[in-house]
Amino acid sequence: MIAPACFADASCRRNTMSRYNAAEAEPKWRRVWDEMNAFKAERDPAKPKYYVLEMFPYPSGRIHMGHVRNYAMGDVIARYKRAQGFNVLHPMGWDAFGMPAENAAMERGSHPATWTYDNIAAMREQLKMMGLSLDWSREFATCDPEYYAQQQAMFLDMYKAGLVYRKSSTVNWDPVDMTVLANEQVIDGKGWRSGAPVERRELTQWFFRISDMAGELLEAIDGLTAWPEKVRLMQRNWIGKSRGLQFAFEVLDAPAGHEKLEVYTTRPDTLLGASFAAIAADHPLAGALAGDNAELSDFIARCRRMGTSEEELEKAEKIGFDTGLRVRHPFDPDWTLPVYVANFILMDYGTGAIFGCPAHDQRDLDFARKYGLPVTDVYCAQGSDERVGDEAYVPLKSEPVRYLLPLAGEEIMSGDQGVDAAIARCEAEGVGEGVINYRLRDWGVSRQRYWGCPIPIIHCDSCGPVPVLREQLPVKLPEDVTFDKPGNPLDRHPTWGHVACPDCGGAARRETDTMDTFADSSWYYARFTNPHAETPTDPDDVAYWMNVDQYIGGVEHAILHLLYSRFWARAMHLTGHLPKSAIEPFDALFTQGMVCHETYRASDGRWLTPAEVSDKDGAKIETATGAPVNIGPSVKMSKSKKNVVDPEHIIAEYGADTARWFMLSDSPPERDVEWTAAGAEAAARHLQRVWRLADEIADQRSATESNATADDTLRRVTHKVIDGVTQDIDGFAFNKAVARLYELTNAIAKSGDASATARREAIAALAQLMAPMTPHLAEEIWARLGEATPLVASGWPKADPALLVEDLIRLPVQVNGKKRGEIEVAKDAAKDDIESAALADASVIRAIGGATPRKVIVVPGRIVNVVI
RNA sequence: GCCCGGGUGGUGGAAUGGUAGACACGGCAGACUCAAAAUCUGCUGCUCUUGCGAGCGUGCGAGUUCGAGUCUCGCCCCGGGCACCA
Repeated sequence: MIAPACFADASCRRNTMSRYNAAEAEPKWRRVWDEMNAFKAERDPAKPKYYVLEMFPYPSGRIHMGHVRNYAMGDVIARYKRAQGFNVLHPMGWDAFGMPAENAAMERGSHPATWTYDNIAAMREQLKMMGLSLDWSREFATCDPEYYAQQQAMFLDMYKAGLVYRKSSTVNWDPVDMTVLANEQVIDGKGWRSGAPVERRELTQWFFRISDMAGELLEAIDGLTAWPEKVRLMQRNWIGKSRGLQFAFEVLDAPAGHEKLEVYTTRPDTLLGASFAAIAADHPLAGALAGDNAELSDFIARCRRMGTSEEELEKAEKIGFDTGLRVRHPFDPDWTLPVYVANFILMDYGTGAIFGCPAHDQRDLDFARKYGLPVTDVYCAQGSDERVGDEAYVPLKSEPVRYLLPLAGEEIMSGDQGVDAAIARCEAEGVGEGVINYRLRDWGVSRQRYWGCPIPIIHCDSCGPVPVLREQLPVKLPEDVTFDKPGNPLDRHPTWGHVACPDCGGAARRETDTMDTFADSSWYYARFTNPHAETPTDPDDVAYWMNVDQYIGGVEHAILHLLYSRFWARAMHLTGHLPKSAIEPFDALFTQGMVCHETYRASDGRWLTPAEVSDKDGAKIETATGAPVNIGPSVKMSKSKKNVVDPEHIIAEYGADTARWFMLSDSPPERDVEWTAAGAEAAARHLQRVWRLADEIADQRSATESNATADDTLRRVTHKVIDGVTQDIDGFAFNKAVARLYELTNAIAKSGDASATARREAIAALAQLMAPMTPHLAEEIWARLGEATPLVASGWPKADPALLVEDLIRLPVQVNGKKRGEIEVAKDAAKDDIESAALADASVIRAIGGATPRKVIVVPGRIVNVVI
């Protein structure tokens, strides 16, 4: 038989080009890793450990591109550290309690547990398709009784340690559905289902004493040097330390028990500019006055018809109600101020009462103008006599100003100095005292919902709240519940709540509040170190594995989740569940950006998914109708705008490696990334190109015409890329690492005249360097090169320092800061030699145009600047 | 409203105060092909110029510096968080 001519003809080899089949190779390598138990983490004191953790997902039902990005990044770190010889812990679990399961139960009658565990099963399969180097043997869900049993045990330990207490606080109340609403369920002040205006209602709820740790949590931020600066700053601002004065106004003709009105101010230096006092609608004094004042109780009711979120309170129009009551100014017995109830005073902050100085606070000024109150300037800018008009004068506290009405201190001083002087005088005269205050409030953990961790307390009419006995934990959620009625199913369950008091044995009722899901996610990182221990943690395991060396997640968790975790770790230490060394559980933090996509709308305004849209003649059309499509801006992928791409489809079409590679390319990890179909295709094409090169080189026996220069060039690139990628991964610059890997690929493609040895070294290094990002393809290449041991068990390449240094370097030459030429000099050339070489360059001479250089700046290895 | 980020070619982005645009996408041209796809090679910030080259250019406006995308001040626009979404 005559072979087709094509086989003999080199140019025809392209027609028989080898293709990498991801659909075949990816499951194969995942089986190999599974059989090797490659990612199972075991304690081994002989090896350095590395704990890498990505924020665990909420089991919504399907993974989305944000998950792909988050877990691709974590997997790069995990595989990279493993290659470097670390004993890596890289676990996965589920943040499985929360409202969506109850919503699903209401909408389609599924039980929250069924819905949740079904979702987990589906998402686990999807995550497995990504080829992540996870230790699945440690998997758990926070809704597993085994997990929340330990959370209840810790709650009781913390209760005993005085870290938990009950107090009254406000919730959003839907008066029609008779249920508590989350902030996101309040839309324009109305309940999302009923449409009824929400009310603020007082409930007795459970709280963690996080505010007692405010100072400690603030100071410890200084030690979190491997956290993003912006997160540290956001946490500092959230804790909000302030120094101020707390003092009491004397109330004239006060209702009984309210002879003194305690106020807190951070600007006691403006006390002589006070024009009114204001109290929160929830202030006890307001309640006392409302008793015999229908108008005032109406006003208070109006204030309570606002949502509970700070945003809503701040944005609302500032209104007040003159109580008719007056308070005496502490520094002038003849001077009295009116007392208002105002909607912008928070009962939770300070004492729930303030004095207003309109000249130096815009909110107070607006309020004063509205109610015709006096505006008295306390200070003005140095060298200016301008008085406050419609804009309050609010300079930085560090800026020196001229005091017109100083309470104490110099005429010219900064606000900070003025505050210090004012506090000193007030303390000396017994008017009040300087106090440190924090914005941070105690953490309210009570939720009036079913799908959460039950709070293990029993309420007894004679004994009060009593902890559930240890041996009776966990307090399990009852399974026979219905969601056909609004409100908490635990409240109306016929039997679950009725128990005997552990103390007196009398009839008592279970607590029906469950815990905020932030509690569940505040300690899961510690549980991963031994997920089936019969205590919350095992001392040996936490000692070995904690802390998390690298934590990765969305910046949307920058404040609450991370702050609560820092608190809970401290609380676990105080109750004996974590060593002192683990009170800051996350040594390093990385916050990744979101995944965005263009938005598409049909002419009638319908949102269209990218899958419903196709290209025609350079424009986008709706595939089903052929009608043109309006392209909107690229925004975070969301169901409401339908701009979502299903990772499962991408993986089915191109393979997991392509999805991972694309996610890591181009965009810096901390910034948003835009998913484009073109980008995904390009990523797939590149991976094929790498495979073809590997396939070709694997068969290359010797160089066709090897030459030393070609080898040297290729080897220099190879080692420079090894060095660069290593640094880039260490610095979380995956996009830069990818760019370097493209450079190495390009260099290999152009290295046809290099020896087989040099090309093999290069392609092997490329496989090793790509392994953290595209693990399946890297294994396939590694095997194609004839390596017997899987790549997952081989190490990380090392750059040869000798190949990283260049003897000759090119230096740009500027004339008056503009680049005019370039010279080539020895790496260690003397400054004088560089200067004369620069001045001898033809284009530099032309640019100087005969003028005499006034100065020549030589920055060795960087630049030359000739100043004329 | 308050706190925190971000803004660089047609696009995603790169750049210890030192050559702005690495790398990629897209586009253009060429090779291979009957043709197309795939692949390979080259070019590609904008304006002027046949060319050599010149001017302009990192959201806007000032400033510091021999030199600013980078530092300082003042604006504009976009995004995240605001305590019961997770």
